[in-house]
Amino acid sequence: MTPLPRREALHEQTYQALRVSILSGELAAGDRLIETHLAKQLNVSRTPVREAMRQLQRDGLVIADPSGGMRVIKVSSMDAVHLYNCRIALEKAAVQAACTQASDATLKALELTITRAEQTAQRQPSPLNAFEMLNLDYQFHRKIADSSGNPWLTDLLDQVFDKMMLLRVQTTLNDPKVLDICTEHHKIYEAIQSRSLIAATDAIEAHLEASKQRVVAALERLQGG
Amino acid sequence: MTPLPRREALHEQTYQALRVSILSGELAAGDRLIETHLAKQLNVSRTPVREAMRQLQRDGLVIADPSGGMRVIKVSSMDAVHLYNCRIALEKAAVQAACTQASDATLKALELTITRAEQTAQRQPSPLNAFEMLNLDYQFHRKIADSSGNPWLTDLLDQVFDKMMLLRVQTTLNDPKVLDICTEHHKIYEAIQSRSLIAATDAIEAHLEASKQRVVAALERLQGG
DNA sequence: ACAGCGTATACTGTATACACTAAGCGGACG
DNA sequence: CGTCCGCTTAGTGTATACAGTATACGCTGT
Repeated sequence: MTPLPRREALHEQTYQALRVSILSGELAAGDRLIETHLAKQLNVSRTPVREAMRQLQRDGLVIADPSGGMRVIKVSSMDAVHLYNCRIALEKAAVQAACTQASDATLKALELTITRAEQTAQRQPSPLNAFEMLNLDYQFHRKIADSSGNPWLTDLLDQVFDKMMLLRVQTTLNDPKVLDICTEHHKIYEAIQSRSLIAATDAIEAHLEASKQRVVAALERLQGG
Repeated sequence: MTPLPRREALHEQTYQALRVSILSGELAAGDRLIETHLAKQLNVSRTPVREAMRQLQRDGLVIADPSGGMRVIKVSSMDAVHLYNCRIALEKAAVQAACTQASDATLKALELTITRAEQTAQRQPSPLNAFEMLNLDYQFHRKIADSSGNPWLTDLLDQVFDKMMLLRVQTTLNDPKVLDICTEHHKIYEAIQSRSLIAATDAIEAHLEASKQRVVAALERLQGG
């Protein structure tokens, strides 16, 4: 008998709910989070809300303003650069590990996300498809991290991804060159498949640098406009 | 008038107290953390304790065991390898940034920690001096991270450092080759000072790889004995 | 009309009470 | 003598009450 999956604790559900609200942009950057209101909205008491907030705070998705209130963080284009630099450092390590560790199953899975992305790219541009692309992109990178077999690495990268998601929310419908991304992903995939550390490192660095440029450009355009 | 530093919130004090207890080994790996007891010991109610625990949990210093209790994490020698790999990835990025960003003041400060470490190394070996060396080592690496001017990078590294500290606690009195460390630090320092990206990257990688070997060896010796 | 104070209000911070669950213990029955 | 059941206990999860604090608003005096 598999032990019943006792319904998750309220504070955990609350944490998840707030997290997706923030990452999806429903709670926008700079918004104040008021325990009392959130508790009422989610129909729980303040206690689990507070616990969730502390976690979000540690995640860096939320910060305490001087007078004790909590607000969703804002990420500037300068932050974007810094975040990308962290991501580059970590993902280089990830692909290198992936080159030696990746199983055939992993490679298959990586290939699949690329194929699916290519298919999506063919389709009519739409918000839904844009979101799907974003998601496939994320999965591709996430799978590489996973295949490193280094849980701490995955964990650190996830934190960076969360903040990147916030960036994406700000530059919504940033409409990147989706085909470029597919090509770049393909290069990375092939390098991993052929177990070539150097090629893989170069490919991921090129991909992320290009991505950084795209995002920073989009952000500055936004700030200017 | 400087605004009064309103005494910190209890949940924050609690968090700090628990954190240092864990990092210092007073609360050992695998120990159960019982809210009621901690609350009594610290003379606060369970509420701030719970908030502190959630933060520690997100920090990865504490995990929920299947039956709802919280325990201090354990780090194995395999974890040590993974953690070092993360650290290497991040610190490479840090020194590279430091090479272009480090101010004269920073360089002076770096030099100072090395000098002080050398002095400490001369002194009679003792637990106190060993601790001092550990601390100086930490400060050296921390200052490099700081000088990158990338707050996210510093933040990620801090998380890794926390877990490394846990490792150190397990291998107490690991008595590393203190002079080796000083030499290695000096190489790193000089590379940064001469703004040589490649030399700096190589130096930090060599240093951390050597450190990884030392720690892993110490851990395996412990497990064997 | 406006500066400055006092008060009402809207939160956060902390303690505590209550409900629920799991794990240990003892006793009764096989 | 062993085993299984039920109780007791210890601890977590959640709600709520109460205290402290900052902010906004109106009031009063000039």
